[in-house]
Amino acid sequence: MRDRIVKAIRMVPRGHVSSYGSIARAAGSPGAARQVAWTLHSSPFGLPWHRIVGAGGEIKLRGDSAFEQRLRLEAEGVTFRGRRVNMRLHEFRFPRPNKNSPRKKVRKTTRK
DNA sequence: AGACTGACGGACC
DNA sequence: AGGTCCGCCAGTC
Repeated sequence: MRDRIVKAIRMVPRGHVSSYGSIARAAGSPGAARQVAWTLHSSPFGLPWHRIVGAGGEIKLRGDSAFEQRLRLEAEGVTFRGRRVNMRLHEFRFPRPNKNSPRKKVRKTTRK
């Protein structure tokens, strides 16, 4: 599965970013956002790890790494809005394996 | 096997 | 904007 995640990540074009959740779905495992992060962290495969941010473009990294990621992204032309990325301009949408692309999740949990 | 943990996400408060 | 909770998945202890 790491393979699919990696593949998904590699399709994020330069200057764009994506979220863990999106990657997870693109990899075929919706809900495995954590796994994506984990995999990313354990695969220094020369992956564009800096292009992966949290939901809403938030950088969920810790201190130092977060800073580096931000620099890298800015170097690719990604702009920031405070501590998060301008998703409106840089979010990369993966082609849905299915039907149209209504919206991401179909709001479910009517509350836990 | 069970519990904890992590670069998460989304809903609530 | 910030904090809490529950749900997810895989790796470690």
